[in-house]
Amino acid sequence: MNSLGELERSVMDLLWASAESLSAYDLQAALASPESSGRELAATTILTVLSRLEKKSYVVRERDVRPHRYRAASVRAEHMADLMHEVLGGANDRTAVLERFVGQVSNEEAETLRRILAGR
Amino acid sequence: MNSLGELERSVMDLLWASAESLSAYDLQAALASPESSGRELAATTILTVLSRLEKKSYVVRERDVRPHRYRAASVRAEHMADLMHEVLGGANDRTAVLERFVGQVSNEEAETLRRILAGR
DNA sequence: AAACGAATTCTACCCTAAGTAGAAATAACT
DNA sequence: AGTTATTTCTACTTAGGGTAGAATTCGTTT
Repeated sequence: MNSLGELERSVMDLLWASAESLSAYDLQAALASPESSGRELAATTILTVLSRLEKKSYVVRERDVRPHRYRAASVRAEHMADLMHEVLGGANDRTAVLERFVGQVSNEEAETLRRILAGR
Repeated sequence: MNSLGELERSVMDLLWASAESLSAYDLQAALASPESSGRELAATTILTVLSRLEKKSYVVRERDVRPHRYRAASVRAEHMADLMHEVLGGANDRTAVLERFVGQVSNEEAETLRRILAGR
């Protein structure tokens, strides 16, 4: 369902965090930094992953520049909300799920939810 | 993350829907019905799947009866709420995610949420 | 226009999870 | 003890994802 591997997720995280589009080489460098995986991957590896992500419509590719540049097809928050709805969608007892969901939420977060619900 | 295959999910759906625990043979029969997969699986296949689900702590096995009986380790709604929290947990911008999430919800569901939030 | 180098695509290998089920082992009952 | 039902072990298969080399394409330079 989630359908993103380890490396795919790392790449998406970088793309989601970046305002501009990134090239495979940008990503390669970023992934090589000690914070991320630490190890240096082959450029073709990144390219392969990006192709797969493109096929899954997670990223959009700019083909008109010559290192192609990539950006996330949707904002991270959007993606995560979608995932949550996907989970919820698979339930026949949606209310029950929502009850449990809300039941496990912190007080501050409950407040946040109320606030959000107030203005819509 | 979700980590349930097609068949695993079918089995869980049956277990979640059932008040009593079920044997592998019960499940085999249920899965063979036209509503479910329609096709008749080998009993050992079901057993294998159940073992894997047990290892993943999705099901609890009653070993004291002789066709062993199995039941879901948690209620479906609970499980789904957990999944939703799992998704949400992977976000640093939780509020943003919640905003999107609530934004995509139907009016009736928004009302449900308000009601739930009111009583807690 | 040919050649060079950089970038992209193709192909391929490995590994793990899950679907599937037979063979082997075990337990229960007569 | 022998037979049958049940469970466990083992194993094959497929698909997704990590990984990268080989082949191809494209833009640029002379």
